[in-house]
Amino acid sequence: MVSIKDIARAAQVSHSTVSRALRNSPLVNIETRALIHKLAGEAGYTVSAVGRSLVTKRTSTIGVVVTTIADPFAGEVVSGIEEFALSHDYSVILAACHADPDRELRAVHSLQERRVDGILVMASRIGALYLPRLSGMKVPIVLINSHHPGEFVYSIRIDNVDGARLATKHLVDLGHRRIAYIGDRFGFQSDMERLTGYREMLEETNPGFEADLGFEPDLVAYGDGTPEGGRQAMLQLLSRAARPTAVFCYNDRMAIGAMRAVREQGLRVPRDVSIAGFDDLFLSSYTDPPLTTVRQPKRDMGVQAGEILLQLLAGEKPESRVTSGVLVVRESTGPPRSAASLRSAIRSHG
Amino acid sequence: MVSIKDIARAAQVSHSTVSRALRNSPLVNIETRALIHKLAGEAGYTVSAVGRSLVTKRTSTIGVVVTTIADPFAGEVVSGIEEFALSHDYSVILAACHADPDRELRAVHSLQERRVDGILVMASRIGALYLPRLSGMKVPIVLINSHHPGEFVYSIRIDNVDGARLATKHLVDLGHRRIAYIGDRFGFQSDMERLTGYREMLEETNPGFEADLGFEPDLVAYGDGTPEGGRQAMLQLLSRAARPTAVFCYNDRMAIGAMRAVREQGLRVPRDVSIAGFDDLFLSSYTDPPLTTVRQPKRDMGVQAGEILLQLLAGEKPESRVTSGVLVVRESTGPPRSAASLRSAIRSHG
DNA sequence: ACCGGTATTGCACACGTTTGCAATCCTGAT
DNA sequence: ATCAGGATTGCAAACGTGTGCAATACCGGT
Repeated sequence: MVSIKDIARAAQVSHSTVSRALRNSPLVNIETRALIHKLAGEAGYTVSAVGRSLVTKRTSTIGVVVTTIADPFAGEVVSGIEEFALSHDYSVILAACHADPDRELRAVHSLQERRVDGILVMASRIGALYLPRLSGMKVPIVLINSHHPGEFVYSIRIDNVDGARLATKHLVDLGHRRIAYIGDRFGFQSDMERLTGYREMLEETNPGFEADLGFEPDLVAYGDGTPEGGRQAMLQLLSRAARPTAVFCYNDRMAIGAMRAVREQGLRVPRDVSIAGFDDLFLSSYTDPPLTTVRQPKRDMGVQAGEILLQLLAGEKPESRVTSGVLVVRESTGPPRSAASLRSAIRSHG
Repeated sequence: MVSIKDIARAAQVSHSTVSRALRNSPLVNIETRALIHKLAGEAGYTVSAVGRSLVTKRTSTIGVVVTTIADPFAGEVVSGIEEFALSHDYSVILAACHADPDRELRAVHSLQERRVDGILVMASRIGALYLPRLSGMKVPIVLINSHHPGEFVYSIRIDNVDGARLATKHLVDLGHRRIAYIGDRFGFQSDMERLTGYREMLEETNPGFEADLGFEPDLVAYGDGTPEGGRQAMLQLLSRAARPTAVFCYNDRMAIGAMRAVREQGLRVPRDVSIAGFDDLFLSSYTDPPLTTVRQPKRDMGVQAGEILLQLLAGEKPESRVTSGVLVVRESTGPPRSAASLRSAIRSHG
């Protein structure tokens, strides 16, 4: 592998001069600089980041911790991170922890050894095991929609309460009285917040707890975040005495499973049950019917996380940021049928 | 940042001994080794990969070039890569090229500077610009389902011809006579191969080119790989005089768009038109109806790509590998209606 | 001729680690 | 007592790069 010294020999100068020339330092004569660039080009020389890092004590590298990159949500956020990184001459080192304590430890340890300049964490669950290791590292850490905002100072997250209110209000405005929530049973902070927004909106709309509107524990079911989990939760809701006419789901994946459950019961979306999700995944606009959901600015959140990290690296004290979701109304939500027609529809199917 | 020398000072030994002790070399006394481990633990020492890389000339790092990590297919493959990497003490550096020549160049250049030990490329289109740069690098490169197998020796890919035959045969066996293909207009090698498999199967089934079965250029349409592209292509096919009763799509994303187009025309899947895809994305089993498709072993392909790379790094000469897709029959395909009933269905809608 | 100043270059060290080689110490056998 | 040999340790070089400082050369002004 050709190094700076080989170029120096070829150009009959010291390696210091080569180093300076390649970084376009004004300290070096314009002609020698040109010569060195020419020789370096011919020799196919590329500066070694490892040599450089050793002296500069910076690797221009950021670690991204993610539960799994196969999650389409994570993919889009990381895509934003990567875009930001590339445009600022940083590289992204991926570390998937798979919610597995052993892998978490190994992944973070590896980032530590590689001396990343900073870390972005998007794992919804930050394991108790590697949390101390993370905070023990001397590098800045920015959390993205994560669970432990208290432990770490800097984060970017979506306003879950507001987003949930948006979705719930939409369902209320359509005329629904019995609106259910399918949450994530792992009890992430984000789930708590979305539940809060859902609950707030219901209670505000109906301060006196009139019949058929207001928060009812019976109208909350839990899945595991996957379509199958959403399906199971929806089946539960449908089997209860007073079924909901609309459901707000913690995320799009469960909403998709919920739609399937509705179909399996011979009912139709949104005619019999309206369904709204959260996230707006790439494929959510291609479900049948297309899914009403709260869009998270995923790429942008990745970019903003990068910006916060950069400020941190520059020694500034950035504010944590909160972005807002926007309600995307598609065709999975609509006005409720009257109770009578719903009953007859069920009878004709059963 | 605490270095090996700090530990050496604390342990009253030379830094060489510390280095050896930490790597559990038998050359160092068992007690001093224990002492050093203890001190290192207390000091929160982690070896610096950059210092090490400088002398070992290996970074234990592999670069992954991908069009965009937001693509769910890429996400799953990268997930497999990451898993493999972690279990072999490698780290993954992500480089997204976004099919943009400028970014391609910058991304690959960055991998070069970082001295990755090897590169995995999964961009369906390898830009002419950075191709030479790639091959100019002295590191082993493994292609995943990529376009230029000729340029690079090592690759892992799916047997597209076979997979397409599987899907097409399934449709033929169901009784379809007019089977269309929606391809990718960018003309990737994989598209050519899937078209070939589709065509082969049709011609084998009907060597004499009888009416309504066999390859017909009229039954091929092209999209851009996205759902919207698939939708457009499907609309084209539906507007032709003799419509297909079944469609095999280049990928699941276009198949999803095609299903939407069918619905938009007031037709039903699979009653009026059967649709099959390719890839088996995570969400493909949750479309309505669930999509029949050819599953690619995505994670496994990532793992296998890693294995090939590792063999290369060990100086071996691995074989390129070809994996097989498996047909996953779901509910988007079924026997065709008779031509008569199809016509009446269309009349009643139009 | 001398001086101050600027432009250009090289020297030498530093960064953190690995490793070949030499040095030292100790043990047991002769 | 001597020696062979093993166990343990340190020395020193090397990896590729950046940079403070000194050195040199040159220029213009007096």
